[in-house]
Amino acid sequence: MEDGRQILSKLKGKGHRITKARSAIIDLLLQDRKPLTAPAICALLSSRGLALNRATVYRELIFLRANDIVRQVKFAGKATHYEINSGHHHHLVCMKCNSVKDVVLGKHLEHHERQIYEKEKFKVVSHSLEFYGLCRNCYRGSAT
Amino acid sequence: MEDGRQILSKLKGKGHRITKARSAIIDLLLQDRKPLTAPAICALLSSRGLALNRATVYRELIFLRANDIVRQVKFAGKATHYEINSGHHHHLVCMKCNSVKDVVLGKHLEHHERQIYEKEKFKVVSHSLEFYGLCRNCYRGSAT
DNA sequence: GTAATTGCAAAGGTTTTGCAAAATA
DNA sequence: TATTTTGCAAAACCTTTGCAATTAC
Repeated sequence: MEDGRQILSKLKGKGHRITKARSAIIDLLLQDRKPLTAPAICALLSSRGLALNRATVYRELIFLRANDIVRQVKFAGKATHYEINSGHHHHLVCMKCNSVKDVVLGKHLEHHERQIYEKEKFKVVSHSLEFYGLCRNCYRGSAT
Repeated sequence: MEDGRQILSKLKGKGHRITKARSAIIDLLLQDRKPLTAPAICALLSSRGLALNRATVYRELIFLRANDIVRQVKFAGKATHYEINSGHHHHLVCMKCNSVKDVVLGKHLEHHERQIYEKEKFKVVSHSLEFYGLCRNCYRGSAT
């Protein structure tokens, strides 16, 4: 699930409509490839000439989440972030400049998830892992 | 940093005052040992006869965070949770009953953190890891 | 034409802020 | 007494909801 057209045809296949708002939000999330908040999505689209109502954006995000196109990420800030739901990964969040970079780790956590079930009888469905620290630029800046 | 008195004397040592609100919030977080939201803290304290203003609770949580007594946890819900900042651990969040249980994993993540610095030059300071799934009770309930 | 989607306005919930009053040391 | 802390009220945000108008199919 990488290309915008693929996503749209998947939705169409399920009987959903292709609207301007829908494809614009998907395109934006595919383009930037970084988690965005709903207010940020409104602002970005607006600056590109497509002024969507907040309610529309929120409803669309709920819709895309229900269809497994998008997933939520909770960072330190107050608003919830959303990103395209492709390839399992984690995040490197810079505490200084707030940039977010994806990182892919091995399968080590699956081992923990088995362990958790054996020890606690808690059945893990998913997990979220965020690393907070200083990105390449900010770390170099503060060290020098 | 386990006992309420220890925390209070640490604060006192740094020149901070011991107030009713401050010690009540610390006691509550130490007692329940599970992450609470600010509104929940207000409600719980209020039901125990200590009605604090919301603003006071929020300001106190900022203060306790600045002093490393408390840390934020972001879960799926809308409000931010807070917990006593003791012993590094992670969370098992039940998607059905919303219960939260602490879990302590090994040092495996430190290995990843080193790797992240070597590969990305991103200097990790902390991380947050939450597992979502079904707790012992809810899993048994749905399986039967 | 029918049903899904949108905009608007209003409301709900969380969190922050200014300022005067109260409490701590 | 000198600061810090608190309460109150108001506001700032983020997010959701109802309803009528619009749009996609």
